[in-house]
Amino acid sequence: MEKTSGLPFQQLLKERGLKSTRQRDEIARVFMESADHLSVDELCQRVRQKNPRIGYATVYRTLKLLAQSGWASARQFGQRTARFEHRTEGEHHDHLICLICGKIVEFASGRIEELQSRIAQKKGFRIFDHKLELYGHCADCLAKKEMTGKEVREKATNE
Amino acid sequence: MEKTSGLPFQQLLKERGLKSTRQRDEIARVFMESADHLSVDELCQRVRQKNPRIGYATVYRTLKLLAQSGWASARQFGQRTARFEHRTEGEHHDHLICLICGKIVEFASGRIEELQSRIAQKKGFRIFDHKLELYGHCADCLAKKEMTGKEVREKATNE
DNA sequence: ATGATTTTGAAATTCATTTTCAAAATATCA
DNA sequence: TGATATTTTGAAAATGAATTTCAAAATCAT
Repeated sequence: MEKTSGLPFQQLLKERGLKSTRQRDEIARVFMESADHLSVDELCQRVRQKNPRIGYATVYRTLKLLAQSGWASARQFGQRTARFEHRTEGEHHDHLICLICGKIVEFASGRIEELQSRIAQKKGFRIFDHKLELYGHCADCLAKKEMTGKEVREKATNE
Repeated sequence: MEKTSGLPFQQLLKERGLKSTRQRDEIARVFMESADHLSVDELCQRVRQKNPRIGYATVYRTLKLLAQSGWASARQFGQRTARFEHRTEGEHHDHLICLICGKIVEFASGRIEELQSRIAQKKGFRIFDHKLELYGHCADCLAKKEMTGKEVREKATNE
């Protein structure tokens, strides 16, 4: 599963006068090949499978670079630790987050975005970005609740 | 400007077996009488105008209580520090945030919420809460940019 | 290769928030 | 009311995510 939007990471570095390094390339590659919504921890672990000596700081730094250059964007999802997702130019998606199992499902709605820009216009704002997050219980967890007949402990994600 | 939704704070404390104290009551009162979207710092400063010996920890603790009992809710707005807003039962509003001056404007859209629940249903989720944040530049800042003719430094809020 | 410049990793730092703990305040009950 | 058990407070310490520091290592242009 490969995403090819915009120019390659190495080229981007050159344009900014930054150096292409083993760790930068590796981190960027692993990030782009991973599923969406990784935490820094998760990304760091994956990267260390190839090169165990890569430090947290470098992962943070590279993620910041990726974010600045439009390849990644950081999200909070109600937790303290950030998660990073892939960004494809022009395209925007929002999220459904399950408060029980932590599952994150993406969706996109042109109609909602339309209403958003109408509201922004009415209030005199020019919008550059938005976040829409719906928090609740996913189908699987609802089914499990049904089976046990009792409430499952919420926010299992947060411990 | 007084908001009276739900039961009074003191009664709520009693129900939970918590004690009613000078500082708790004072913090809750000042919070409810303040404008929306205060940071903990701001609330603490206000509270200390009356009682300078109140500690940060107590403000945090009371704010958490208020949040748990439905009087307040915490928001992030893309910054590291949380802001707290009043919550009125059943009613939900969302936010426009100016990336230049930090202004926060509230809005509500039944039509967006309708579309949200339709999406949630399609994905099998049961939604309990949502966040919709529109980030951009407000009318005032757009006007200023126009006047100077050049881009104002962005994210002045974040330093 | 040389040398200027950038990047790295480990450890230290920051900063918001939470926790700890002894002293103070509050509620309960005799 | 007073004694006592319990909770709360505030200051300082702890936590935890993210950032910065800095000397050593890597990169790149020549």
